[in-house]
Amino acid sequence: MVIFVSDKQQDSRTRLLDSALRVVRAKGYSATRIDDLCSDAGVTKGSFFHHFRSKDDLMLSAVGHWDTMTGNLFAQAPYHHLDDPLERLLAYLEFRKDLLVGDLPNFTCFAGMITQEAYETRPEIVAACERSISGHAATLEADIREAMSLYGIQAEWSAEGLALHTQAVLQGAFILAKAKGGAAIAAESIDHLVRYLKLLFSTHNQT
Amino acid sequence: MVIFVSDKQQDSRTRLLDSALRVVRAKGYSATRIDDLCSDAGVTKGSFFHHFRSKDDLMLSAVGHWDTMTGNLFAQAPYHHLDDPLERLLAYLEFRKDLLVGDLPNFTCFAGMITQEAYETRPEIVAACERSISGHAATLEADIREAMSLYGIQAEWSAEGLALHTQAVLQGAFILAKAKGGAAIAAESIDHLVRYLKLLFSTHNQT
DNA sequence: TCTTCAATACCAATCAGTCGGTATGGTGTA
DNA sequence: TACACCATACCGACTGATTGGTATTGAAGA
Repeated sequence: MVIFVSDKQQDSRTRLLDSALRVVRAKGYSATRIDDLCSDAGVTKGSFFHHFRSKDDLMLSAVGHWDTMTGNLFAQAPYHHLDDPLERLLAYLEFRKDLLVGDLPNFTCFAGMITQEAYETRPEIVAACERSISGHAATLEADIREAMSLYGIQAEWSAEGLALHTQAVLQGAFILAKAKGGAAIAAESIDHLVRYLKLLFSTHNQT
Repeated sequence: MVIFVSDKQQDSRTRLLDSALRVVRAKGYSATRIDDLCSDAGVTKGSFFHHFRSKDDLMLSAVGHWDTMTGNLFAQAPYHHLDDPLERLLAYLEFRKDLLVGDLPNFTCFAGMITQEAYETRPEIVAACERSISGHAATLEADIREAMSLYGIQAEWSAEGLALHTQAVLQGAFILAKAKGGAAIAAESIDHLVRYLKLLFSTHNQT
């Protein structure tokens, strides 16, 4: 929230999109009411339907909003400066761990949550979530590929697959965190992922 | 579904619980209507409210139902016969891969889905899901502990933490599968997890 | 005056839950 | 055997609240 939400007093449209990220991550897609979004955004229903045709229309835009917000966040993150591509990847995961602060809905993934709920009923929205998740994974893929050639890894797994695996671990970590009611278990899962990557790229273990 | 659903012509109560597992995994918790469950179970609303006080009451029972169904499934699974505890663990994951068949809602985790959606609003139900997930993880913990001592692993990670990590990977794999619209990516994530465990327990890599 | 944005009252559909009543089968008793 | 009595299971029309969406009006800037 504190991270992903734009400045106060944005225009109504942006405030509604910000509210969608907040409220949906707390209550889920179906349970989120249009009135919830309006009151969270401090906006009336008339304004809502001026800017969006329907709830689903807003949600589709909200996925795009999520994508640009997170895109900016990771683009500005510190881990890109490192020289070694493996170090960049590991620093990315440290950065993900640093984001595990505040209440749980603060750091869980909007796209992942919606994918779960909307899978059967809103294919368009799920497709947008897929593009967001895969697009983010793609930003790791380059580093992974570079690390593979730098460390001379000839593997039966692909850079793309490993990048997606990191996202799977993160998504799963969020669920476990919700189940356990705390971020600690999520951090532990990320630690396991870091350990895996280190083992994978240690020169003794080329598979 | 084909796996987790009891025989036809059970009593109405059991049919409603089976329907809950099916319908919720397809449509999500909030989007599941009582009428959906009734028509899926071939039962009337009157019958529903004869057996359950409310929707939430049924859902709480459904988590217990899920727990016993999956408990039986894994108790009867073939991987327990192996002598080596690490082999048992790896065979468990192969078994999980074998379960990735049919439509996506067939093999996703009821408890994990509900945890996502109900986290803020139904603490009791989430607590039941947590017990189910952690209880399942606990069945792996013994094997992990045994493998640690057999392979002489002195680690900074715990058997419990690693067991929970396997569940996190599975949960995340399900989300990615829904995003990508197929089970393949989930299998790939499980492969990465298997590779991690092998590296972790290979005697060259004691951390 | 025309367009953009927003406020409020309102509508129709949906949905969780209620309620009065029925069907069936078991048990005790004469 | 026959009858009264009761409990469990079930039925489905109905209700009141919720909710997505609409219609109407107003206000401010260009």
